Amino acid sequence: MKKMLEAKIKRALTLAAAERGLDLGPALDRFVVEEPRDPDHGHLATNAALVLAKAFGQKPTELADEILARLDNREGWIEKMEKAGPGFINFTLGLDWWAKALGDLLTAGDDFGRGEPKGLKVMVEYVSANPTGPLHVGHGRGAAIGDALARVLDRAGYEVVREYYINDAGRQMRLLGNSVYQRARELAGATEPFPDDHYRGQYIIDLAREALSREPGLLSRPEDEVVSELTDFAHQDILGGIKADLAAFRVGHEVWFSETSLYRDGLVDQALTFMRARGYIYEQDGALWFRATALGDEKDRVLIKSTGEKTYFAADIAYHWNKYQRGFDLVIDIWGADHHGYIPRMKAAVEALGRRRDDLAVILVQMVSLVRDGQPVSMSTRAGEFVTLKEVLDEVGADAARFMFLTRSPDTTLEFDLELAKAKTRDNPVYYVQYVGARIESILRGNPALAGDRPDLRRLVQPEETALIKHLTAFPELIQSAAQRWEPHHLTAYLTTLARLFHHYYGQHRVAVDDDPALASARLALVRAIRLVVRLGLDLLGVDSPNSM
RNA sequence: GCGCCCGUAGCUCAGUUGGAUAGAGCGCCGGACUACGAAUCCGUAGGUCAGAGGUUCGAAUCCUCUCGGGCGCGCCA
Repeated sequence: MKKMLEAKIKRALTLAAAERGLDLGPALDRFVVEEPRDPDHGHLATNAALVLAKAFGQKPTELADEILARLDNREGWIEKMEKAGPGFINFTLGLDWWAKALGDLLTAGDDFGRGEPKGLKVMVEYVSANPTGPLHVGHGRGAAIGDALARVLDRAGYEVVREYYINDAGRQMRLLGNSVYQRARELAGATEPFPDDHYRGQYIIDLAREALSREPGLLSRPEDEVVSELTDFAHQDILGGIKADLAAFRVGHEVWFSETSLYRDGLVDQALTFMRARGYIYEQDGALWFRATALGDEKDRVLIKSTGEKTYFAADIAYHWNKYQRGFDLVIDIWGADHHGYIPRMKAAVEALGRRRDDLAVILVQMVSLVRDGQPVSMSTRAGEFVTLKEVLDEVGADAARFMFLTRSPDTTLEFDLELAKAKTRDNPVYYVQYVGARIESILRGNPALAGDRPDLRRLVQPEETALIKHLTAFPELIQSAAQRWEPHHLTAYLTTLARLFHHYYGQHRVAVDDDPALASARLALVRAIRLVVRLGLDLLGVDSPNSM
């Protein structure tokens, strides 16, 4: 909606500039169209006069008249234009405009808000938790953000692949197997202390118990052999649990990428060879180093230890090398905030691989703290214990959890209130938004005869109706903006506002007015549009939009 | 010590590609169902945008410094 206005204003600006022999150039992109605070003064405003003033070195107020004179209004879409404030022009849009906007929305239907294909391939890699333990709430937040971002990007017109990187190689896997082995020995009566650096969670003991029950004589076989088997057993069991948790959370990955496969397929060596050819590799102290300082990192990084073992970082470089080889124009990684120190070296690596550093975007997700009725919930009662994602899902459900995780910017720590997430009141934004859908469905069920008409949308003259249409028609812009900024959380704010506008409208006006079928018909069309956008919006968040609650 | 994130109403937070008088919800108080779902709505009150400088026509937004909170700084993964 703003685009059309912008185009018209840019024409007027260009005209004014041309008569002065000026090229506005980039200045043309400076002006913004926005919503005035006070709706009485118009529906949209622009600072076009300010832009002109800057270009011409004149006072904004003197130029507002000039712009107004150059705007053509032959189609009658503007009801009123007036100068306001320091160089602003307010536009009040007429009924024709709103009726057409709403009509277009209803015509588009399920395709409303779908962006033109951009011809760009984007990978979103998220969760990627080590298969050494169950997912916890922090992973849940990353999962919700990554999944919603992927949905938004897809809707905005990007080609999206969602991927999970399984860290199934190296020391931690051996530690996992050893942890289970040690617990099995304890269960069999051994008394030596459990090593500090091993995984201590209850799930390790459960795994040990299960392994012993399957094969009581397990510990009589050679240790190496048993640890290796237990590693595999634990890994598969835990990974299966992670997949089950994500499925319950309605989070899906098209690709599960194994770190081990990088070694098996020789990708680590390939990537290192490539970097060596570009001069970013050297040897020192018996180790192989990446000259990361040449590309902005604070220190050089080891790729192959003096023991001959490759580092996690080396594998990660190979993984990203592989991502780009698969043709992705942009790779978005979603990490926990405690990994922020890893960004400079990863960006450096991307450059060393011959890509621009902006071809990798990293979204850091800050911590989640759980509270219940405002009181903190202990996250680590004992070493190795934490609140798992599954526990949260079992208590509050996937809808509430997803929505709550997406109410805040990833940049800020999130306080997740379990009681609030379960509350069936206005306090809980999930129910508040879902209730809109249920209420409208109820109205539609009660008035099937009027719902199918082709109504005269110009009958929607109430300010509450205009406000709703305005908000509804901003949906496509919101999707584009959320996709470009990689910030899906704006959807929750948008939907909450939409819900507030609807509930307010509902309190002020009867939709199915008894004595005016034409008006009732128009209003039913409006609430159908609201229903549609609520469903589309919640779908982008991965949240259900039930017809009754 | 160095780096990243955060600091906005009593509480939880929107708002950062610089734009008009900084917005919601909760909480407090008072109202509204013999009309479409009261899981809702309506009405008041609440602010030196942590602080101080700077950039400019204009700053919550950009820059510098200070204070406070969180998280990092391995030949770990």
